[in-house]
Amino acid sequence: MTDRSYSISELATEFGVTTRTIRFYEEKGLIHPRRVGQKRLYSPSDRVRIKLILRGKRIGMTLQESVEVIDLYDPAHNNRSQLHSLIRTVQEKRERLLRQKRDIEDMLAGLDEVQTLCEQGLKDAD
Amino acid sequence: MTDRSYSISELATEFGVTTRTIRFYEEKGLIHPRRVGQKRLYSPSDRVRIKLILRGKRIGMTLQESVEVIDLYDPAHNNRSQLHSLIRTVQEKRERLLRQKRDIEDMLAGLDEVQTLCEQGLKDAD
DNA sequence: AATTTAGTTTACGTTAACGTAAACGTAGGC
DNA sequence: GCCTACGTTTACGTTAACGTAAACTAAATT
Repeated sequence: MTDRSYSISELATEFGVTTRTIRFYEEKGLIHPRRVGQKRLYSPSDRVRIKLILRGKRIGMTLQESVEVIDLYDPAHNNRSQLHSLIRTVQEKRERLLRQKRDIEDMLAGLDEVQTLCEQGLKDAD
Repeated sequence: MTDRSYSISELATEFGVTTRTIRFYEEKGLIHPRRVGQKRLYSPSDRVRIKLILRGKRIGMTLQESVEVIDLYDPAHNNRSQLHSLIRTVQEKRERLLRQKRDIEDMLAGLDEVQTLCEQGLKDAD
């Protein structure tokens, strides 16, 4: 079963998006499924790509930013001349992610506080 | 100096946004600075509110979601009848944040991998 | 007095990321 | 032979979050 393929609606329901969304991603050049006749057929790697795009979205990346990160894995960049610029790019992405992580942790701490106050409030009312 | 106030451009440059952005937030009812004559004057708490809105934005929240979180701190909600629903809300926010945190950590791990490969590539070329 | 500097309102424009609808093709089941 | 499910293209619509420009005011500076 290594290398099955997926229909558009199969992926749509799996990821909780509409088929329109997936076609839109193709329209924007983010994915390139093959065709069988008229129909789109998605490979496992197409599927992962969509999954990663949606992961990016969840933390507020634009679609372009998402593929930018995904394509860092692309071996095409691995020519010596651009290795340094690639490293710099990685560093920039990392910094943004670290800041987001701090933001999230700060918010979580805030929520903890609120919850504690809530529970205290409930106890007081007993 | 406890309780100074801020002009719009002061806050704009501090937070790296335009004055338009700050006025827009007011237009949307997210902040309510006082007026001195025609001019807006921002209190320290107005300032914090903007800061928190922008923090929310950085992790992909909409403006509405940001204020929703911010207003969880508002003591107005602290009437016993709604404490349980408040706790549930807090729990939902927390779950989303935790997922985002996982997403970020996964991406960071990916970047680490890329970087290692890069450095390996540079070493090989020596 | 004239200009510069910061502020204001009003209003139309823009981009991303899809939603929604129309109009059509095709393969399988009754 | 027709319906149903799933797919397709084309195209206009929508929402959020501002950008941008015009036209004006008010204080401060030269």
